[in-house]
Amino acid sequence: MLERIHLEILTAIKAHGTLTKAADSLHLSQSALSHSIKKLEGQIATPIWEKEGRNLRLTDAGEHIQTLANRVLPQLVHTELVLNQIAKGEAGSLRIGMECHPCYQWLLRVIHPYLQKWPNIDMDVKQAFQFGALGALLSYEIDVLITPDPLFTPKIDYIPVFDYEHRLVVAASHTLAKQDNVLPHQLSEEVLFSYPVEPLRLDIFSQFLNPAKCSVKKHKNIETTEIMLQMVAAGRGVCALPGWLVDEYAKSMPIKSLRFGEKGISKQIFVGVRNTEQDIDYLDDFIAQAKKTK
Amino acid sequence: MLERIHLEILTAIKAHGTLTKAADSLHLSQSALSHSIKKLEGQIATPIWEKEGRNLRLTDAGEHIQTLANRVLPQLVHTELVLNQIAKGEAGSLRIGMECHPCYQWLLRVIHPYLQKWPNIDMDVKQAFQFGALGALLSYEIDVLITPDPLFTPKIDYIPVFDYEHRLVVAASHTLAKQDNVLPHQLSEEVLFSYPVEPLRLDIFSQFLNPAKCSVKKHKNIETTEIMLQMVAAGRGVCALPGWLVDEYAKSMPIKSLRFGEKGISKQIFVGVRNTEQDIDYLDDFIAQAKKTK
DNA sequence: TGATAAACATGAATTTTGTTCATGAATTAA
DNA sequence: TTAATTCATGAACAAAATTCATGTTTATCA
Repeated sequence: MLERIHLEILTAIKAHGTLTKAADSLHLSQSALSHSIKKLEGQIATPIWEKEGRNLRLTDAGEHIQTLANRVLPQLVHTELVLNQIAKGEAGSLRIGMECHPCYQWLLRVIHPYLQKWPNIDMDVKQAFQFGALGALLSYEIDVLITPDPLFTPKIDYIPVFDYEHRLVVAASHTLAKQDNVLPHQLSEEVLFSYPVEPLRLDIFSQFLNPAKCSVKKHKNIETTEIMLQMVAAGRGVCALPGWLVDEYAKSMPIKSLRFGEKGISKQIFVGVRNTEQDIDYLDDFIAQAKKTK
Repeated sequence: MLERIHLEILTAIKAHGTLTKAADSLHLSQSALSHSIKKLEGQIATPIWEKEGRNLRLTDAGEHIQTLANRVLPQLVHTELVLNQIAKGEAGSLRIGMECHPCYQWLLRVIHPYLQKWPNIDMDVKQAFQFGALGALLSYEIDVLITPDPLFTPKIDYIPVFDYEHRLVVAASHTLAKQDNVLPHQLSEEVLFSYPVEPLRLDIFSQFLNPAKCSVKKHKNIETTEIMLQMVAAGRGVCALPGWLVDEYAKSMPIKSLRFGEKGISKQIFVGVRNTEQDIDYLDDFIAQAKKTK
């Protein structure tokens, strides 16, 4: 079997010319290399080098192994380097799960400085999970979960990273636009746009319409924030989004946001991590960065 | 140090799920794999897997090694396969040196069936050598030398592969074209085209003009056979080439060839090989193929 | 819920492998 | 011819890998 040592030996011979010097460079005796290759020659039943005068010349087989070594050894060395970084906590991978559609913009602001700071951390953002977001975290499909509704379990810690108000968005020309807040029955003739999520998990239903036994005229799913807001701005309907996100878009679009009822709907975004994984530098720092980012 | 066995172990775990089954697949004990990875973990100072229930889950470091294994192990296996072929004489490389300009066409005819028959032999044809053709053969720059003038030495065997006549080529409209052969003094007013080789090594000088103390009006070098014959066909001069080669071109060009003097110049093409390298199947077969090809 | 099975870890004993040392043979250079 | 260089080889020794026996934890099932 071709082992790493064989690749090292042939590379050293190519680099230093003689077996003796190659042995020195590998901190082994000339005899060790000679025995080592002799054994391999026995296994593959073909010579690897031939003596020419008092030097060696690689055979075709030897050249093949040498070519392989050129390709393979650097990869082994590189992986050892990465492993070393992992050991020091300077490298690793962070797979982020998102269970909060509008948080994407916020996440981009978290990620940007983080990637600068941790150049060797691989990052992967996923949005759909085979067994639900919680399952994904527990089954190591992801390492971090970003969600507005944490499902507390003993194995997962949730850290709140920021508070915001969930607000209704209407066109600037809408009659509701003049109000400071909206009441449930005022939406009965409206078209509601939302991300494609079960209605039960939408706060506008669970915390606003359902308790008041009210409803909307029609409920339509739209995948992206941009298109949803285009529709709202065009007066085609209304939607519910985080206040800070609406503020952002309101700069360039004719839209307005108002409070749900008199008290409004207060929300928090949580970062969930497996509680066995505290003390991982780059993970802790991700959470710190998340708390810092508004 | 990352060794092949570590790559094999992680691959087997990925493939079979448990350490015990992985051990079976590698024909080793579960304990052996456990010890082996434990040692590596000590060296790289980071865990490779973690126990989850009674199974294992690779850490980030483990995943890295596994990814490396996916890339590297197939290469090792492939090289072992090639080495095995080399051992059986089914693979290797044949570097052919050419010291005979017009032989190129002939070589193509030899090579064609040969490549079919030996699909795993690498072939390389070289035409210029750092220390001369003989030196190239002795220094293992090439494995086979094709030449019309063998320089006999104890270390090299020359095998004649075919005989031919060296002939003068003239335009069909040339006054000499009516003759069967040409005499030295008849060339004194002619322009002679030849490949760029020292005149001493041109048979037309060494075997025809010089012995008769004759010469030509002008001697010009031309690199390729095609252009040389175009010039001759256009009546711009004459040249000397193997009879069989002229016959080939005469089918489509207004040229004619005639004998040098009454006896003509007889030539042989030789294949030279290092005499330590008999009994190499694919080399022997190359020579056999060369003898067969006219 | 307790018994059983499955899976991995660990320490000691053993076997295998790798390494060195001493030496020989071949080649080159002085 | 002599000395130096280089690789090969066998024997002794050292180190590493492997197994064996056993322990611990976790999952399964009656």
